[in-house]
Amino acid sequence: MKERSRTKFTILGMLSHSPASGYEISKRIETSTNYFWAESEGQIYPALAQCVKDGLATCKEEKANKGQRLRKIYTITAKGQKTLKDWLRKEPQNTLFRNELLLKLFFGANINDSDNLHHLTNHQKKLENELATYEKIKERLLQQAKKSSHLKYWLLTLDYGSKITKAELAWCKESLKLFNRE
Amino acid sequence: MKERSRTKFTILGMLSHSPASGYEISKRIETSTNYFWAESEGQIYPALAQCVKDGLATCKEEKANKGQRLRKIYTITAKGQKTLKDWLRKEPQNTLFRNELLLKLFFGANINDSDNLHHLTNHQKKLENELATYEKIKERLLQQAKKSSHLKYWLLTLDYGSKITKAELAWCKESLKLFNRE
DNA sequence: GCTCCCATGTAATCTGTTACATGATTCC
DNA sequence: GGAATCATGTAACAGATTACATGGGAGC
Repeated sequence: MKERSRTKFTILGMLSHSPASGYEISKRIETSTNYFWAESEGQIYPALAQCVKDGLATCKEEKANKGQRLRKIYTITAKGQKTLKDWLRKEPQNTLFRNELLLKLFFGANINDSDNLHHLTNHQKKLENELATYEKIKERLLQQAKKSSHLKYWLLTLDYGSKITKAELAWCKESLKLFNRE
Repeated sequence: MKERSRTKFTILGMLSHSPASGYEISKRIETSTNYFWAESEGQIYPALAQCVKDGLATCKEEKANKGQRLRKIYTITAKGQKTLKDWLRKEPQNTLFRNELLLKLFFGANINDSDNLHHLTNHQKKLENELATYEKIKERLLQQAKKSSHLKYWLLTLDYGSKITKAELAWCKESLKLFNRE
């Protein structure tokens, strides 16, 4: 029943890279796992507090630089490391995949194909932008994290993103042909 | 704020194919849109009642065959058709995609690669089963729904499933190589 | 002074799952 | 008689988003 939320583990994972504030964790998620795992700030802050309560992380108020305001910097504890590892070893659960575009196309016979076509063209544009983003992130990673022990794993998930996006693009183009032919 | 749920539209969509009972809608979803759009019975029955209240569908108690128990058969109304069409024409929203496997791999440096490898091998098996299921559904569709005006749209979404699954499989195999090499 | 970004948090609300309750019919 | 499936629903709870509240510092 309880404890189905994986916010805690996402946080611990981010802290396993290096200590960070809630705000920074939120930004890291936005610029890394966001395309396959998103978390909102409304979840992160309470979960962080819970991690400290459970002894999975410690909190220290610090100033990043002189003259800057206080930030709460969280560090993962040994217990947190163990909790994270145990979870990582467990079989991943299938998770929600909900695609509204597909749902609309599934019922597409109810509207004009020009409308369906329109959805597809828009989607194609989005996909092209996504693909470009993945390329940029890859470049950034190869420069900034060249020696990180995490690089290999980051590239793996990034590669998933670009491979799947390319396949989606191929599907998109083929589907567009289908509608234009008629 | 409100009305972010798309259960209502999923139901209307299913009713646009043909009248059905709540139970049947649930089964249809399981055997068609489930891989990109799932709904649970706990949502379907209340949403159906709401549809009747809003005049989007009518309800009639019927016996499917002589001697069978009563079922509530729902039929979409003109207002329901319009509601559905309006929604179908609106720009699809990006929806939740959450992949726990990727999340675990992203933090994979924390555990042994044999564990990561294990996750990938399991995933590969699942994908192969999925692909086989898509093929079966496709065959079934081509036989049973040969003349349906919806066939084209069903095949479209099905094709998405198999194309994406194939791309995932390719990614899986490449990733496995990455881990085995070391 | 104003705006933007950094930073932390809470509350309201919505959405969705799970478990439970109930009972009929069909097939073995 | 018992199990499986058909069939309809409710209640409790878990999960997540959104909006709001608050305030400091940086740059214009």
